[in-house]
Amino acid sequence: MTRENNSSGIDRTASKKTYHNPSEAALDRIGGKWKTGILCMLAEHGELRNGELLRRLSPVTQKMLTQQLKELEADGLILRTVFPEVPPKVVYELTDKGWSLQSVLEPLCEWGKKLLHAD
Amino acid sequence: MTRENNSSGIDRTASKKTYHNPSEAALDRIGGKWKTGILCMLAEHGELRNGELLRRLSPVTQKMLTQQLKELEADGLILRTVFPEVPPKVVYELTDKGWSLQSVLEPLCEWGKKLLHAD
DNA sequence: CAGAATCCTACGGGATACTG
DNA sequence: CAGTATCCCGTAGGATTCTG
Repeated sequence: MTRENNSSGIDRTASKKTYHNPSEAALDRIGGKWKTGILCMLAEHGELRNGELLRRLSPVTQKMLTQQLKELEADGLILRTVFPEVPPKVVYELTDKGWSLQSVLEPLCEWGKKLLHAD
Repeated sequence: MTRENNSSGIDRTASKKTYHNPSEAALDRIGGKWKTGILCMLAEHGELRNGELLRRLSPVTQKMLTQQLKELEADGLILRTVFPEVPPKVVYELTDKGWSLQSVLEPLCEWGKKLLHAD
């Protein structure tokens, strides 16, 4: 089993974006189309494999899932663990930093529910 | 003075997007590049005019500001009030629905601050 | 003062096929 | 099983100019 700090190949610390508001920086991390879904699933079910996420987040595509997972990993929000087996096995789980996002995701979801309910 | 329910010309209620997560619906409302900034400014200072927002949110352009304001108004988050004077005067302020977003924006900003502080 | 009208481009996101 | 590798497209976002 191999646990790396960052196997995504993306260096988020090097990107020097200029944020005009703290919330922009936050949205930059969770703004991807499937990111909140991924984070919610991992918060709800703990460790999940690629295939499980693929099913639970249907109709997400493999490409998009992989891409969003990489970014979340690069931002230190999730941990990717590879089991050197055949066939391959990879699990994803929230890091402490990822868990700290619950304080943001919960209000966000609650507010979103009201929206969908209002129609 | 003219107060209209929706003078933006955008009908958000007609757009039938399919959200796979409540938070997606929420992000759809506040995800615009300058929206959180606008909402924060209005929450902090109350009524603000176009020019004031333009300055406080610099380097936002007039086009982007207008566009984001229209969408926020179409979503019922802000109220646009026109004073029929010469020269023209327009003020923007939060609606009740807009104020309800504070429960989302606050955690979002707090989390964002930690990010910017961590570097 | 507060915008409307154009034009343009980068990139987020998707469909499809291939691989260790 | 868990991904790459390509190709492709719509649109969010920006620069610039004009208007009541």
